Amino acid sequence: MRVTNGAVSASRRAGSPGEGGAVTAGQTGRRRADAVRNQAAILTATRGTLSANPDATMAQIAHAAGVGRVTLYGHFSNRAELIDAALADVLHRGNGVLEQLDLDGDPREALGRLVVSSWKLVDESRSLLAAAQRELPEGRIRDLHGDLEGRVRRLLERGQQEGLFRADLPVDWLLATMHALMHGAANEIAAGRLEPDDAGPMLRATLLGAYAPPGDA
Amino acid sequence: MRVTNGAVSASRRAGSPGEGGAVTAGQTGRRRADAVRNQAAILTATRGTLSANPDATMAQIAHAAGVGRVTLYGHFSNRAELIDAALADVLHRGNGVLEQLDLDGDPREALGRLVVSSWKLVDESRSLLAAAQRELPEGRIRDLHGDLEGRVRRLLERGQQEGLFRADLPVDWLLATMHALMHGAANEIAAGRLEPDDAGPMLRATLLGAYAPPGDA
DNA sequence: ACTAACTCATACATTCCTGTTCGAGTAAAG
DNA sequence: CTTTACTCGAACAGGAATGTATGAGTTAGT
Repeated sequence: MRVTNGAVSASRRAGSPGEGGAVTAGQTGRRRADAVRNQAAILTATRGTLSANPDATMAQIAHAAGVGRVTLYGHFSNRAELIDAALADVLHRGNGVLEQLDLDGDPREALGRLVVSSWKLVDESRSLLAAAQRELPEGRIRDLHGDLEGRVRRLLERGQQEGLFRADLPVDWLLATMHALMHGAANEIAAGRLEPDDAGPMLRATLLGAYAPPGDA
Repeated sequence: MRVTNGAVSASRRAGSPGEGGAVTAGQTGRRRADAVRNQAAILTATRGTLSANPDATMAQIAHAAGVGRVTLYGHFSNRAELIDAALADVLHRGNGVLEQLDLDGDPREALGRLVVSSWKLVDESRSLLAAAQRELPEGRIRDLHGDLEGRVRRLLERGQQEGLFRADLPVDWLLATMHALMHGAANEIAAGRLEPDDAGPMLRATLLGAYAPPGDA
C-alpha cells in the first residue's frame, strides 16, 4: 500500500495511446501528495504483479497497489499506457545502476561487475517485458531499451577489440546470450532449483566461459 | 450422431499423428480415416499457431487446421487438453530424434550433434511451453519433459566425470543454460537478428565455451 | 447401399476483462 | 476552513472467448 519509493517516474507518458484524460492530464497545477504516492505504488505493484503473472488483470494490479480500480484508470488510461510506464520506470532505474558502475579496465572484470549488480533488475523486468511484448506497439520496446543496451554493447565490443572476448560471434549474439542466461536464471529461481544468492556468481562464471576466445585460457 | 459420444474427452494422448490408438476408453469403435487426419492437422496447427502467438484462440487454431471450431472440441474437449496433447506430441517427437542420435564418444562432439539437430524442436515448442505453463497443472510439464531431460543430463554428467565439461557448476544449471540459450536463439530469429541457419553453429560454439572447464582450451 | 462416424454453421449461455460514468466521500494545500 | 484534487464503490455497456447444443449434411467403412 504505502510502497512509497522515491521514484520520480516521469509520469505522463503520452506515447502512442491517446493523450488520455487521466487525472491531471497536461495541467501542471498543484499535484497532491497522495496522488504521487499512489502513482508510485501502482508502478511498483505493476512490476511485482506482472512478474508473478504476465496476464494479471487491471483489477489485480490495482488491488496489489492498495488502490481502487477506478483510481488506477485515473492515473493510466490504458493497460498499454500502464505497462509502458512501468517498463520505462524499470529501464530508467536500470540505467541508473549502470551509470554508477565502472565499466572500464579489464572487460572481463567489468562484465563480472555488470552481471552481478544488474541481473536482478533483469529478473524483475522479464515478465514485464513479456507483457509489453504483446501490448505495446512494435518499436516501442526497443526504443525504451536502447540506452541500456548501448552501454553493454560498447563493453562487449571493447572486449572483442582487446582480444579478451571471442570475436568469432557477432556482438548481437553475445548480447542475446547474456539476456537469455539472465532470464534462464530467473526461471530456475522461480522453479526453486537455484538459490537467489548463487545466481550472480553462476551467471558470471558461465558468461565468462561463453565469451572467452575459443581455444584459450 | 455426433462425435461427442461422451467418452472422447479422456483419451487423447496419442503420440505422433498417424498413430492409431483407441478413440474411446472402453469401446474401440471403428475410427474413420478423416477423423485421424483431422486430429493430426489440429495438433500440427496448434503447434504452429501457438508458436506465433501463445494466446491464440481455439477458433484461430481450428481455422489454421482447416477445421470447424466444433470439430476441434469434438477431438479435444478443453483448451488444456489440447495443449497437453500438443506438448506431448512435440516432446515425443523430440525423444525420437534423440533416440536416433549417437551420444557416445567425446561428450563435446556429442553435445554439438545434439544441439545442432534438436534446437529447432526447442524453437517450435518454446511458445507451446509458455502456453502450457499457465494452462496445465503444476507437475504435468515436468512429467512430460522427464524422458527427454534425462538423456541430456546423462550426457552432461558424463562430460563432467571425464573432465571435459566444467564441474564447478551443477548439472541443473548447465541444463538450464542450454534451455535458455536455445530459447534466446529462437527469440533472435523471431526478431530478425539471426539467420535460422546460423543458429545451430552459434549455439554449439557458445555452449562449448560455456561448458569448458575454466582456464583451459 | 446402408449405416455409423464424422463434420459444419449457427446460435446460445456464461464468464471474465476493459474502460467509462456517476455521486458522494476524504485528504491535502492555501 | 474553504477550496480543490483526488479517491472510492457500484454499476453499466461492450467485446471477446469458452464450452454446449442442435440438426442437417458429408464421408467412409462393410
